[in-house]
Amino acid sequence: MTNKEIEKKLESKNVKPTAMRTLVYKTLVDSGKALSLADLEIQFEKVERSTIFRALKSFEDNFMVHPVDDGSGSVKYAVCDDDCTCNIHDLHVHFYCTRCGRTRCMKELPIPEMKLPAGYTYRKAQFIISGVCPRCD
Amino acid sequence: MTNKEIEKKLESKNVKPTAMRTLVYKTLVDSGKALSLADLEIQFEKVERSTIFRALKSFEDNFMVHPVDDGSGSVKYAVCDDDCTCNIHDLHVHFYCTRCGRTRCMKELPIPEMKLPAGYTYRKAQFIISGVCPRCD
DNA sequence: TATTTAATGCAACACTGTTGCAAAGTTTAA
DNA sequence: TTAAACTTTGCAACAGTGTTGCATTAAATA
Repeated sequence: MTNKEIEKKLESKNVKPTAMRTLVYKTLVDSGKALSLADLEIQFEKVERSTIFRALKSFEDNFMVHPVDDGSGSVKYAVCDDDCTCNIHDLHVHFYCTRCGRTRCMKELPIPEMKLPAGYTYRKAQFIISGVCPRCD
Repeated sequence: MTNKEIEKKLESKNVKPTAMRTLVYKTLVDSGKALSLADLEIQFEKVERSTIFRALKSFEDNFMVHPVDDGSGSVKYAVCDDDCTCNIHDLHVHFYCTRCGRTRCMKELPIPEMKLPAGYTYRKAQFIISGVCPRCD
């Protein structure tokens, strides 16, 4: 994805495309997997944790990324599809590889809707499957 | 559950029933919900974090409790059923109430088995549904 | 260009999870 | 029953994560 495309994407989501935001978002897209704040920090050594943190938050607030808590100890962020509104119907299973620590969106596996007992309201869901991924097996 | 029963339970799982362990396990059982290390610390002000931590670990290692990462920032522990081996077939959905922060085992909702793409190995899974529980609605 | 607004970097902080080590307690074996 | 061996507990410290207030810099607007 080119920088121009990234910038357009950010603008279309009402996020001003600053240099840092463009860079962070591009990194997420190009990596093809979910990245944590720490992962990103390592890639941009000169950039402040808080700056990356706030970039991620602005993406999250504007439905550009979704947080994935895969149990690794730090939340990872995965880019949303274009039409994602991060609600129940957009949710998919995430796979966490316990060998390499990579987290992948399993877009082909939507989270099944569950019939909750009376009185419970469904707002969001996380479905993480852990195991070993093909490249580690 | 009486102390005697707790002690027997611990022994049957090869965990020596010290005073602390009995207390911690009893608290988990009596609460009827999943508790975090911090939750337990509050209840036993005089007891060291690390002691409770290690008690929980020994329960976990011996399949007496299962950890639930509900996204609240701290892992909670829920007591297992007698016959639980904490493998895929014992897993159930957990419900996290975003109002009161309570986490409940939904034993009536087993985690559906998902057909993973070729090459992926299924080891364990977490399925957390967040929303509002009946007492908060 | 001057002024207002937004983004960044810095520093600090609370909290969670975790460990090494010493003290206290318990078990075992002589 | 006493000493030796082992286990559990408390204490202190630490790293990592997430988060915020504030000053500085950069960008947008009038």
